[in-house]
Amino acid sequence: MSETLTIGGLAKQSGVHVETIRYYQKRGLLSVPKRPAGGFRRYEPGTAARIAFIKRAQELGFSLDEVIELLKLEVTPGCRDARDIASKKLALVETRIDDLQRVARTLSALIAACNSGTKRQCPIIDALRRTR
Amino acid sequence: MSETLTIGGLAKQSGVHVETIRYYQKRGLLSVPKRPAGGFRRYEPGTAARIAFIKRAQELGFSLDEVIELLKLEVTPGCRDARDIASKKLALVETRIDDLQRVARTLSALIAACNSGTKRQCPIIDALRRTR
DNA sequence: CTTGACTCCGTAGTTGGGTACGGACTGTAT
DNA sequence: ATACAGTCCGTACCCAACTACGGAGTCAAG
Repeated sequence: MSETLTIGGLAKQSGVHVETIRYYQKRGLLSVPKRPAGGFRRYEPGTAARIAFIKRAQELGFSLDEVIELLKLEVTPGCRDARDIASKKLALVETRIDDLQRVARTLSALIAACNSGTKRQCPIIDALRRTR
Repeated sequence: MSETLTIGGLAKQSGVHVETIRYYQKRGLLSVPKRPAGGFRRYEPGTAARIAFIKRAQELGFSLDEVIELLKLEVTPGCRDARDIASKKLALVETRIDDLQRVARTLSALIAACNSGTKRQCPIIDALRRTR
């Protein structure tokens, strides 16, 4: 077994599609390895770890542009910068949670109204129809 | 002042762009009014209420396709159908809230780790780097 | 009756994160 | 030496809900 991987091997190991790797290269999240005289590119095994880094950051809600910033911080450590990026993201996530909780409360109330009592008009339709 | 509105007047009254109204017509959320012999279309004042209905439903997380269903129920009442649509949406919203709460917890923990203690390595970068 | 604002209509572009396609090339196993 | 799988590359397409554009037609005021 070789030390380096083809793009297909890297994709398999990382659990992403070949096109995704090429896309990350275009976006600047992965560097494009040299290829030996017209042949196929060979990837260092460490590349898989970098892809895993990207995927974990995405799961935490970071966009690819933000992941680029975080990747920069990986080589040039800046705990404060990383914390600032994370704090901003946390604030956004919390706002989004609040929004969704309001929506959930409204939906619950409407569904409950639907289930109970004598409805001459559907409370859900009615609520949407009503001017606030 | 006239009883009917031009598309521009309707847009202004509804707080949406002219193009949005035309888009809703294409999507079937609004009917296209007849226009007098090559002239401009005239909208019934009630159209603004329908647009408001759409906007309120959107705020509750319904897609335009779902809004179309809800609009059908407005004319052919079906409380059970409306409740089912709302229940499905509520389940999705609650799942989304749970996901985001997990993300928020993780981000908070990382930020807290950043702020406290002696860090030889940034805990955020470190967490992203670590294979789970 | 001219000016300027508005409307009509189709088409194309936006956002983000990819996915799909297709022709040409290469690497490897038989 | 020849299949055949894999790679390269550019381009187009996907999703939703708009937004922008451009040329032609129309309406209303002065």
